[in-house]
Amino acid sequence: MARSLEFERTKVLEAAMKLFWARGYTATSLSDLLEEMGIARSSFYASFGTKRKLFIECLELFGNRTLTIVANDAKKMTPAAMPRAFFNATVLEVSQRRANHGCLLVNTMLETADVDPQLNQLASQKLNAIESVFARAFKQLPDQGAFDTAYSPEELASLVMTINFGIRVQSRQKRSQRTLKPIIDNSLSMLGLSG
Amino acid sequence: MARSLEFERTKVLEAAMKLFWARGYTATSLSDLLEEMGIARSSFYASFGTKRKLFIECLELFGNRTLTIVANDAKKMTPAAMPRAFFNATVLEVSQRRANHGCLLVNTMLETADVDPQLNQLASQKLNAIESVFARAFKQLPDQGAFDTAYSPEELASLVMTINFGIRVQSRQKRSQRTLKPIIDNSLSMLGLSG
DNA sequence: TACATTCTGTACCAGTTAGTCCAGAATTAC
DNA sequence: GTAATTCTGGACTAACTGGTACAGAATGTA
Repeated sequence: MARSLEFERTKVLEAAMKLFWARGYTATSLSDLLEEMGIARSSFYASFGTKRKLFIECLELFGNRTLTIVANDAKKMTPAAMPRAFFNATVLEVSQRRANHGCLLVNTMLETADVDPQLNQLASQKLNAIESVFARAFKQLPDQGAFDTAYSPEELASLVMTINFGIRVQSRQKRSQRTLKPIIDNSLSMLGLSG
Repeated sequence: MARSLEFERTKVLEAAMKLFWARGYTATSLSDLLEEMGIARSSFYASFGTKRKLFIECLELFGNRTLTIVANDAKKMTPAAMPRAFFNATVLEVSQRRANHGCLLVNTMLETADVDPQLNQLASQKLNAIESVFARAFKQLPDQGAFDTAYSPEELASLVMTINFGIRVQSRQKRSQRTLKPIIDNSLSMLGLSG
């Protein structure tokens, strides 16, 4: 019949995600995207529709990916160990990618808050889903004794997310990993998770 | 001689600041600004130079204003009381302005991180100045006993800023004040400042 | 070979962007 | 009144925005 196999859609999508992650939605132009994705203008519109739809796909990809990581952590480790793994991921990202893009969901939430309610809500939902995984994990009583605090599982999850947001913001400042690490350690000890 | 008195520069500047605060730098167009500031295009360029220079002025205004507030707090209250006043300002803003724009400095830092190093650095510097005020206050020993933790003044200031960032991000989510308040209370108790 | 399909490249569109220019209205002082 | 100054408003530019259209090259199957 005919020619098969598109370009690898996921790879191209990932390239777009990285660019959005670094520069944000508005500041990323279509020309920038095409160059980074390595496809032609026509192919782009045939495969992804519009810039906005592409961005939504990127949000979904990023959100589902981190959600999966946290959910897997919940299976692998004790609830008390989860926040450390979560926070450390930030530092790992910074060192591995040699860049500090923070969290695409957080970045998007701030950028779109008073500009694009739909995108804002989408990012917000993904973050809430992650918070829920923490809350659910913290409900597993046997380990909750590890926290010497008096917070409910929901409150704890909320605190973990708040601190995570703070760390993500810190990571977008031009701060070295050496600056980031004590912040994480102290945050964990504040949560009663130092030992 | 001739006509005197420009439009009130500070008022016009403030209007611009509010718009940047809500929508960010890139997403705020010049036309939007002119409408909100209520001045003509020509007057704008005569008084402020470029959009970028205007934004820098707004950053300075916002930064110096909050720096003044924190510095005054340092004179008025005990070091242990400062974080609560700082965090509560967020909630007050949300209820007073009936809007949740977060913190212009934080918003700017995230937006410009991989796009405009100079603006990023400017916002970063202002935030560091605020952190320094906290660190200096926490060094005043007589009150430091109020914290039952073992952190140094600098570490404490860093933690306060991290939590502040987190709260600022939370405030840009469509969250009610009722959701925000327990987060602040629990954060303060984590810091050992509940009583 | 011939045919179907997927891609590329380019030209193009209308709308928006930040920024310039200038004539004239409005306001002041003398 | 006249002259000096500050503002307004609209016309304009060049560059860029996201998005469309289409001819033809590349790649497959039979």
